[in-house]
Amino acid sequence: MARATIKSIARKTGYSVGTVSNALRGAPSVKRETREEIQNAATALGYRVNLDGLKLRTNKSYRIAVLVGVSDAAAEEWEGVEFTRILAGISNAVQRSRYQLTVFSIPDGGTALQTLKSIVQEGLADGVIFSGTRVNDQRIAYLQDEGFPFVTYGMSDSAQQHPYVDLDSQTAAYDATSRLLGLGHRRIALVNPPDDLIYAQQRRRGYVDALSIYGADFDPTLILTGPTTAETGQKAFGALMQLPNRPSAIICANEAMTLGALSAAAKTRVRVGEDVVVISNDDLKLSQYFVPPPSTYYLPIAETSRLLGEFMLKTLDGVDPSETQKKIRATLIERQPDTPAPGMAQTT
Amino acid sequence: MARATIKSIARKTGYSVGTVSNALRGAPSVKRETREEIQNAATALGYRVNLDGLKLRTNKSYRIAVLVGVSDAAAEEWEGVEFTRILAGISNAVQRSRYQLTVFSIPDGGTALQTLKSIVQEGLADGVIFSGTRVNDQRIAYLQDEGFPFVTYGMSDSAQQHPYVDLDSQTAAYDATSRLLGLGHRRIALVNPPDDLIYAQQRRRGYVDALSIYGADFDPTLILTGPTTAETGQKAFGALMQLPNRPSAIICANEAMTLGALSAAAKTRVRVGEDVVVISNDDLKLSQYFVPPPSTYYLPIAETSRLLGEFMLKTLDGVDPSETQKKIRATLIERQPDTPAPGMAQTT
DNA sequence: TATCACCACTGAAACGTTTCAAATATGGTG
DNA sequence: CACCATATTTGAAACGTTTCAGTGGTGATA
Repeated sequence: MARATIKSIARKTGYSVGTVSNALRGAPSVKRETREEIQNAATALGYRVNLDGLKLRTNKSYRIAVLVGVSDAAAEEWEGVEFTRILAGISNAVQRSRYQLTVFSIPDGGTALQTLKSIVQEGLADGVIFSGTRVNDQRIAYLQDEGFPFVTYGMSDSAQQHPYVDLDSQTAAYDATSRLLGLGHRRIALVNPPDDLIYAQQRRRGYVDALSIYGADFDPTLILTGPTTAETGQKAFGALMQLPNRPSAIICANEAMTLGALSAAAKTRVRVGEDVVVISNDDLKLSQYFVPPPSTYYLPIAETSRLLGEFMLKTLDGVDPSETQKKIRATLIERQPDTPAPGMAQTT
Repeated sequence: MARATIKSIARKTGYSVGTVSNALRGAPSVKRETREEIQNAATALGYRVNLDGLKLRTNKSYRIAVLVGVSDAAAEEWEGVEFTRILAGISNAVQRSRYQLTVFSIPDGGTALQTLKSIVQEGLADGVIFSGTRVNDQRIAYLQDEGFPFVTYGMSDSAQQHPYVDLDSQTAAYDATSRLLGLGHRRIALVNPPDDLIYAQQRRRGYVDALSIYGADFDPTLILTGPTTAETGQKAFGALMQLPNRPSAIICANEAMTLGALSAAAKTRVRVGEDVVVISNDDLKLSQYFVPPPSTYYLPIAETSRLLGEFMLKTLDGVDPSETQKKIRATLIERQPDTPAPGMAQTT
């Protein structure tokens, strides 16, 4: 059974293709009764618009591109668990629209910029969603130049407004740091993503702000950076324990880093929760299974990713960027008392 | 600058659109010099075929669908880390072809079958890739009925051949079990995915085979099943430790389950590696950071996922299913001695 | 030189949609 | 009843591609 087309509906109802097309899209120029008659016929025949014809005619692709990078070099991009959930969230948000989600992987060694250029120039998609916003981000600059719709996961330092969804990393880092300071810690380490990522900057700022409010010393050697992977967490923990003046607490940026830190701890004589406290941001409900389970700040990833999809649709509808920006606040999940060992708090 | 089309190339070179089209596809009916002339002109103008026109004409979608399920109900589907890497692998394999990768998420509560039906009926894709093959899988039956191209991650029990890539789970389970038996364990637990998944069956078979070869008793209470999540691992560990006659070793199906089991252990007095040994299959290089790091069987996910994409392309080219089937062998990564505690091995 | 086979190319139709100028129907007014 | 304004519908073109029947040209054969 061939699929119903505008033409077959026209034949069936006796109207012309033009009228059918207009009726189907609810144009007011078509008389109400006619419109209803045609629409009934359409549903009876199980009509679904043929995207290819539509695209060809309108020069739109009805496709939303999602960038995914998984090469080692792009390890600071969305990873594993996070990416899957984000993708699912976007997909759910987009489900009812005409748009489809197409995944573009950034080839090993290639830069996202090349991929973006081909998407824009070849009309592979009508809009693009990506993550890992950087300081002075070329990708954002390019898309803004081209006037190509996009939504980022992570805000940017761009002068020009654009749609984004972001975890409020600055506040999250501020909260995490002040909590530890409030519990009595004075030497707190920050295991951070690479500095060129916007959210690394935000975390750093939140951390420094909290320290200064509590009048605690800022020691740059307590900030370590690297890709947001377990390996980074592992190495960072090792490095911190080599310090002549060890920190009593470590704040990791995400669960992977935390896992690495805990792993490193287990291989030494350092007892987590006693000699040193490890806490994490960006909880995705996985770190509750870590040994020992760290206190974390929960990232509501379902909401976040749904918004990503919704903002994309709104942007494609021409909605103003001021209505498609959202910072999401992380909430504390306490799994440990996280108080410092007696005698450690005073150490400066 | 408008994009180059067949028409603009025709105008430029003086040939007709038909000839240009044929030349571009390298048809032998076009004289070699003409063909080269046209192809040169095309590259000079930066011509890229317009997929929409192509699709409309050929009634192909040049799209490959990848199913992703992330609802709680579909937790046994590809999850987190694994899915992202698979997706990237497929994407890399498909990169050079005309095909694009489109992700379809299975709506919460909905069945994959509905999604598949709409893909097939509405021509949303030319082929589909999915995972989590089940006993008597409706999805496979449907696609075979329709003659719609597909590749599964995981083999099936279908009478009719079809393309797949699979980890050889039976051998992996067999290997894991015999290794433990060889080390002296006699009561070995299997934490397994839900029974309706094909690979759960395979694992069970490999496990039972190993037991019988070593003449060890098979005790059905030592097989626990559930979604391949940390939660399942956690609960399973708890349940096993309640048993009057505890196992001395536990084989988990994947890293998530292993994480859960280790987490449960840490909350009790049971010492992993001494009182009980925990090992895992389907290592993705994450479990090396677990506490303590378990011995595992490594799953070469990059190769696996690349094959998924390649097999899809071959299938679309009409290659016979016998050439697009592959079982991948897992290799042991030893991180622990995994010998049973003295006195435990004899227990029956 | 007429015939034939073959080669290289042309031209038009078709895929399903939207859009828009033109045609026709409807209803009201004088 | 003739006319006009408005409401509704029509018909054809256009988007970029492939496909296929057909055209014209070349060289070999009879």
